[in-house]
Amino acid sequence: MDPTCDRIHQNPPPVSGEKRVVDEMDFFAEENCLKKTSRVDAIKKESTELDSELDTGLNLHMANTSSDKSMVDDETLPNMEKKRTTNKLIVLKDELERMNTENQRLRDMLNEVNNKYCALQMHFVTLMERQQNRKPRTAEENEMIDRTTEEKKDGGIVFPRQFLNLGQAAIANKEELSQSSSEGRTQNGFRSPQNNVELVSVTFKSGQEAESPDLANQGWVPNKVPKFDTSKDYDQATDATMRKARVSVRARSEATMISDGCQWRKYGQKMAKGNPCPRAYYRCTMAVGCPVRKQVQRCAEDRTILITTYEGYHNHPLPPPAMTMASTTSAAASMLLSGSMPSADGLMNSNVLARTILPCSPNLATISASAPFPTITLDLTNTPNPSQLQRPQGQFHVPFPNPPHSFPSDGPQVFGQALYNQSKFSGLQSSHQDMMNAATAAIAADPNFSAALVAAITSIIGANGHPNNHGNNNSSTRSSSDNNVGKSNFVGN
DNA sequence: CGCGTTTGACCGGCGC
DNA sequence: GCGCCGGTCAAACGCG
Ligand SMILES: [Zn+2]
Repeated sequence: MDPTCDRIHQNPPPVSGEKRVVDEMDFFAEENCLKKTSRVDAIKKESTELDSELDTGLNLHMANTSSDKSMVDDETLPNMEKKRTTNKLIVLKDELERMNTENQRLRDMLNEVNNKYCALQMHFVTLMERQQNRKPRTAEENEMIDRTTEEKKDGGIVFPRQFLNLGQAAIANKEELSQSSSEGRTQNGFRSPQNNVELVSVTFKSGQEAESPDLANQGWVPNKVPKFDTSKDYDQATDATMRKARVSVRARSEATMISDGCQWRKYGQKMAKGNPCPRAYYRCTMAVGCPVRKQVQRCAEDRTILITTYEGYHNHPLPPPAMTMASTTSAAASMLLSGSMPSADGLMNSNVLARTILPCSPNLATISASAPFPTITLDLTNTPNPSQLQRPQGQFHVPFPNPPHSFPSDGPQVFGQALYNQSKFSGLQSSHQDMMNAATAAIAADPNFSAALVAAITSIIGANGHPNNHGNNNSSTRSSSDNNVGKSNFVGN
């Protein structure tokens, strides 16, 4: 839409669009050590510029070519010249096509890499968790842990289970994914051209909210049925701490909604008080009873920033990309959590560490202990977000090495779960802290991770990047949303 | 005609 | 108790 202030400031207008994207890529690319990746990256960049970047890249290129041509035409009209240019064009087209195929191939590769990465991360998280369990804890904590462990055995607990699913599914669905997302209608592709995720934040909602943490099995009961009734009530009550995790993703996107691989149905829209932009409410429709909901809202200051907040856990398997994201996110979350909830000490440590590492990784994870529920924020880019800057003191940052490729949309599932599980122990692990931090740092510092992810992002964004939004996006895509905004504003409040 | 979105109404929580 | 507010419901609407 309107030029984003940020962008403009940061980049020169003309090439801005493409430059911007490339810039981000470059950031990682520099760290990039993956043998093929580096090369791949270069190619990818090209292809991205050529085909994907909807308006920006593509148009720009086209514009250039055409302009060249026109110039020639104007000055010398000889047919030869014309032919030449035409040929050139054809050649370019061929090239473009080639790039596309190449891109496709690369995407496959990346998928693979991603899966591997995912697996690795799962492993990592598992290890961490194990480590954690080893720690001495209070009786209560022990109890919880025990329970958790048991549940794991049963497969009852979602956290571990999800990971398993992730792994399996990731592998199993890989092909499906790349080929056809058989999902019917409104499945969001995981392509969202201009979406660059910048940060993820998770919020725990305390209180007896509805979703049982176990979520997996429990369908979300719509209607006004008191959530309390349906819900968890039982035991879970013990850990009244958090029933619900919130993951919010800050993404730069001009689209009305980021695509995350899930199907969403809009069920409401309202004006938030401090924000001129409306907030849209969506519900996951991938599965019948899926309790996951999300809110999409644009940042007041910078409207190019889209804030998507996910709540609840999916009661169904996630599409590969989403899963990858989820695991990734969850890993980060677990890292955060491991050191988070705890005292300020932990916070401080993390903070320091984060700052130290910051230069290496543009991504940040933040936890804020603000009011009702603490918020964890994973900052994936170093973008100077006003909101971020404004952030109150009670937060700390941790570098988050994994830029989600499309969106952590489904993060809540794994992510949330992880948070939930770990949050139980909150307060104890100061020592883990170190370990966690170390691990985090290690990962963050490891260019391979970043590279792989960047590659993934690039491929996904680039390959599929076309303007139209899929599924739900449509709904919101319609300008109507804006209109509604106005109306609903008044009405709503 | 089915389905998803739109949008005003409704509801529960919260602060005054 | 009242009003604000975030969130959800559901009838109406529009699209394919
Ligand atoms: Zn779902």
